[in-house]
Amino acid sequence: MREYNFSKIEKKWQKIWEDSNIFKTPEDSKNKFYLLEMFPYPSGKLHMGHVRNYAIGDTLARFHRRKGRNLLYPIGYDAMGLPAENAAIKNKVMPSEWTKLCIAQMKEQQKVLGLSYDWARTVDTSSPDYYRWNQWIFLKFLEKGLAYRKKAVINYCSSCATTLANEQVESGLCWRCGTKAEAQVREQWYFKITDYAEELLEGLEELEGWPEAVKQQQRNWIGRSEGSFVDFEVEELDYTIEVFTTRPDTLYGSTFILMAPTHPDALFLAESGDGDIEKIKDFIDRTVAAGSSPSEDKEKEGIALGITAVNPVNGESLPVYLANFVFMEYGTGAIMSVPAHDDRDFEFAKKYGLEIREVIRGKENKYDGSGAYIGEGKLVSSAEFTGMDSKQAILAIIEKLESMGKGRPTVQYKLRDWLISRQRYWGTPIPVVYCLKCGLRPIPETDLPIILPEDVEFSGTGNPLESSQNFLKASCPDCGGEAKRETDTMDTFVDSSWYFLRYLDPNNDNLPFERDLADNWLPVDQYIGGIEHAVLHLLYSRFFTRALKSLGLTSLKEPFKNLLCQGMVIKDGAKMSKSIGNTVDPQRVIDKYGADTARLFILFAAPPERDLDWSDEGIRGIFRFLKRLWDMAHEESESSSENEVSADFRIIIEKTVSEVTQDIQKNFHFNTAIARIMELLNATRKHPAGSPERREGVKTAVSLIGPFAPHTASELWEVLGGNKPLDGEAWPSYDEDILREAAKSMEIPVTIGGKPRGLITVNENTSQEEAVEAAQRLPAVKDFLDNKKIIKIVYVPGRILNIVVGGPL
RNA sequence: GCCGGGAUGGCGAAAUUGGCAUACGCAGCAGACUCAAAAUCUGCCGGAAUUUAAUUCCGUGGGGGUUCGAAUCCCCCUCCCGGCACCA
Repeated sequence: MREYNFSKIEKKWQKIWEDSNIFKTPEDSKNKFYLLEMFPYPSGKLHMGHVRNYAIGDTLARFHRRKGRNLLYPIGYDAMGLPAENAAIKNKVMPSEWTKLCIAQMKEQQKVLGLSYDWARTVDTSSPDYYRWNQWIFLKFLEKGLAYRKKAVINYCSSCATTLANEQVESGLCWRCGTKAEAQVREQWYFKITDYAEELLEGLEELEGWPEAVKQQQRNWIGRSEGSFVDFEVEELDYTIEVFTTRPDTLYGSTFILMAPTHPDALFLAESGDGDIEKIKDFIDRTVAAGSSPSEDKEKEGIALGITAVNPVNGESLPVYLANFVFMEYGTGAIMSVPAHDDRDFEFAKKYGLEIREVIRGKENKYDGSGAYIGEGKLVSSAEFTGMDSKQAILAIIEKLESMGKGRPTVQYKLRDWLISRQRYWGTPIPVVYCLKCGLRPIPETDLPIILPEDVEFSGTGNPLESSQNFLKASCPDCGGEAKRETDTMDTFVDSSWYFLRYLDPNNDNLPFERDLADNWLPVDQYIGGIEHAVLHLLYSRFFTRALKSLGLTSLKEPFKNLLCQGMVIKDGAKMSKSIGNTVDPQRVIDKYGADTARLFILFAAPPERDLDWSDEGIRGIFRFLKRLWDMAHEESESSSENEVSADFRIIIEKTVSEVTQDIQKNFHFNTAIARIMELLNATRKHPAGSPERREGVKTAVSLIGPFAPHTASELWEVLGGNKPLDGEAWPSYDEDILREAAKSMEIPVTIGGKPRGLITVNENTSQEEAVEAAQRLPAVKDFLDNKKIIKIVYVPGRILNIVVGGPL
């Protein structure tokens, strides 16, 4: 018998697949299936998380191909970003070279895993052929007002030496390196994702194939709230403070007004008041410098501006403060404070001795003043609205404000525009220049791409692009005069926001992609990736898809129809990480057991969405299984399948095929699918070598394991006399009639008072009386029925017979 | 604090619509083969009690409920993981 030399057969089949080109995407997009994995950052080395992602993807790919779908299954590299640039600083190697090397290594390892990609479509975002289209799209966005520049308080990571988008700050820390994000005021480039806030929120409702967790995270991030603007006129000068509130029902309880320290009119207002201007300036500087601090609550602080504003509904004068917890970026940057009904306002009022006035009463009879009551209730001390419910009062008070011209209903979002400027080299240059005469000018489309220069210094400080004289010096596209080129590059999340479109048309020199191809192949039927991108890549891509649609480039609203978020790979109770030192190198596992065993173990050990516990012992069990299959298949290589298998065994085969098929396509339960195949092999093992059952069982197992362990299965399929490569064979079908017939006669449990006491064999026509009779013939049942009164009989045909008994007769 | 997900043998995990809890695998134990080991094969493998066996009782994080019947449905609680974090 031939030895299971996995490394030899894996190489053999990888070569056959490459030479035969059988995984090339069909032209025909009818009955298409677009299968996509989140493309990797080419770090050079695969880790287990990648292997898991690809094992899931490739299994689905091979399954759907054999099910007759026209499959698009591409791969690429998200190749721009900081690691390459940091390597340049450290090792004096150009990021482009370093990246090329890493991609080559990564590709090599992906090939070793036997993944069935259409390699001809590979996309490398660091290539000018790719990033020129980032620039092209940027110019379209600029034209449409979807890209713009503004000065604002931004997040800055000193370790990465660049600004960050809101989504890229996690609990106040840089998402990439964990450094505390600093608040700075800078002029930066933004994409106007907020234009799509409502659409992006509503669109989630249609995404039935997305995990609830991801949708919920996006909902929270978009953060829609309904409320009202209310105008408070300043008494000392002609100025209106517009506030945003979600609780107009508490308006009569408002006792002061708070504004953001970064409010553009803060100083101007202070000058008209009797506050201490120097102290106010100092307060503003201090709060801006403090930025947003992580985790622990900042103490609430404020300073009076020395002016008052009038509550439009009751004419009361309210003092105006700046407060460190009020955001300029949300609402209007000013709020009406109702300390009796808001925790934060309560804390502030207590600290500064401000009035606390109850206007909403909950279930309690009296407000005890010990804290804020933030729930809804009946209004008190609120003029004509007293006695109304909160809900009713919200509408009535907005109506009153509207009729007075002092307020209007509105919807606000937490979502902010996407800051895309990065002060780093290894990203897409933003295609604009600053002309001494004409100011900011976009570069004409025909002059693209703006290529990253090579004459740069990677000193570790400052933006390397500033060091390239060739790059900096430009001429104005309009007047031809002297101009300075923009040195900010784009956030690399721009690259990944539309790469799935470039796969459709990777060599197009005229457009990022042909619209027809996008219309035919999108949406992605199955996307697979990590949940860490729930509000980063996945939100940006949804925005891009909608923005590209408004530019007329596609007709699609949502890019990803179904999303599968795989769990982490865990070892010894913690996520595999270099710092903990619990990593397992996939290459070593492959060397020892082969790619098939590695893939099969990863799919078998847990369902894909759950975290996966790596186990060195577990992988040996999988290896044993493959080896057993190998040995059994070789035993049958010469046997013939002239004779029919027994009816009982036929049922086992049909059932296995049916269950494996369901498990894969319905809920990605690869673990149970593999278990079913193991069971089939265990049942097959009970029959002697050379028997029809043995041959048929092994052949079915080989065919079914194909998507999971493609090299071994392909080899064994050949050994068993398959005349086509396994991946060219149709996925086995199953006979519904045989399954239906088999379901007619079955063993069902007999329970007494719900406790199982035995089994009876019934068929579809067995009546309750017959079933009970059969049950009474069982000694175990008889013992329990002796001297007992039968109170009730529950007979569910094909399921159960439950006899409920009372006390002795 | 708010939102989302989870808790089943020694371990990873199964269980259709509420219908035999623990499939499949790992580890463990016993046996076969072997001079021996590895590999392979066979059997056992939730807990307790009955002093063999068979049987009975208990058992899906905890407590209550609905039901002929609950891992599954309802209410309350505990713990773990993830996300957001003063968003007015």
